[in-house]
Amino acid sequence: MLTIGTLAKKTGTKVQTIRYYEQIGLLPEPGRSSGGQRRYGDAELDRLSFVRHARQLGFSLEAIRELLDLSDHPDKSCAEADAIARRQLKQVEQRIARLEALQTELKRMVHECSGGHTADCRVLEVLRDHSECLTNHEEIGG
Amino acid sequence: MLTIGTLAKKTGTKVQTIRYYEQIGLLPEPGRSSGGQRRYGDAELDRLSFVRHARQLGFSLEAIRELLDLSDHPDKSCAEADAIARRQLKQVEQRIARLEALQTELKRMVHECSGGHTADCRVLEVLRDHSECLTNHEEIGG
DNA sequence: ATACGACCTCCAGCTACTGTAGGTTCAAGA
DNA sequence: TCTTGAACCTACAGTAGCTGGAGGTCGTAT
Repeated sequence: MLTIGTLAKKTGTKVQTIRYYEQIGLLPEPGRSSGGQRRYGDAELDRLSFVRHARQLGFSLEAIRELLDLSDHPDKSCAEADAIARRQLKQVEQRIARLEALQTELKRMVHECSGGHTADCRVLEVLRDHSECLTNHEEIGG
Repeated sequence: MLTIGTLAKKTGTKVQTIRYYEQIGLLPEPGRSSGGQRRYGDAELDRLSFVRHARQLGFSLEAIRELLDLSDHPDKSCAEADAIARRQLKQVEQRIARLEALQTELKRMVHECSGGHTADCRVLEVLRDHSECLTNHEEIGG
């Protein structure tokens, strides 16, 4: 039986995060000690490891919820899990493309900056005038 | 004099977002009509365009605050603006690197999935067992 | 005069946690 | 057995950067 702190260490998760996952129903309510402290077994360790690993791969908690559900039903078709992973891959590819456009623009800004006063700083100039940009970077975020 | 709705359209910003920027002090409090509605001039249009453009390039609101301040003081050294842009570039490059690692892993997962039952789904299997991964993807997010 | 869209303020909610306050439990050492 | 101190508990607030809704007012065209 593991305490929450031990589980946290084993999975590289913060204690609060584990309680948060329980709260939103991603992890089941564990057993308790006589004094009311959470006690975990191996099943919970595996489940939390799964969650953490999926998070590291960028899956949203909602996606992870679906993946866990699939994982709990070995007879279901694999297609759904596959679709979720493909969706995630697509998102990652889109983000890479977007970030690469930003990278290009930022590099250009930085390289053109000659180091004088802000009055004629290229960085600020480009920010002031979008038409100086080569790429379309409409969507926000990144 | 522009209404907030017109300003929103011209800059591709939502009305609420403009009010939010005002609230956090990124945009100055504008003049008002006799009835209390916000009225904007060209200075505000320029400032909001600057903010939006910087957001599109992924700068945080805090970074934008600094950039605006620099932009407001033409005699200051350009070096600071340059440093902020370089910092941003570095962040973007790190994110790209991280996403590319995720991309590799996700591709592998998806390509190995043969389409049977979840019991032997490669996607789920890899998520269950981190040791199957080629890359280190410790940090969360993406 | 009235209708209707655009505006106003205030507040709640989103993702995925993280941190804090104030109190309790557990396990080891004296 | 008692004490100490770390680890635990609940509950709630805060983070970034918005977004949406409720309930009410303003502006302008007809």
